[in-house]
Amino acid sequence: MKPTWREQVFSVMAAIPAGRVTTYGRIAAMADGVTPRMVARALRELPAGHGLPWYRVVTASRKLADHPGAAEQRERLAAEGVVLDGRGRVPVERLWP
DNA sequence: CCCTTGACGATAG
DNA sequence: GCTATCGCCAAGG
Repeated sequence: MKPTWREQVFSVMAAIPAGRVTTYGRIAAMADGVTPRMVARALRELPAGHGLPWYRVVTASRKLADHPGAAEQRERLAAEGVVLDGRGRVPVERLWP
């Protein structure tokens, strides 16, 4: 059966390697019929105990999205060796295709 | 059913 | 670089 758009998003997200990040738009492009806004929505309403690497998702400009967990996201990324540069952006080499 | 709301993206100024 | 708009479309009121 056809996975729901949310399941597709989770599937792609779970495949992001540690120490790398990807964008809302790229996740949307990798899934079918999914828009960046839908990815944002899915992230905002993550089920408890999901175990997904939500913090590896950044905006198209490689900045952290404006949301309540941004501070925690920055810490989690740092713990994996992903440090934001002086302009608050993730280095290009860290992008996951 | 209509309207509003977004952890967004692309484009224009 | 920035802000302003518009396109997008599921979810909730």
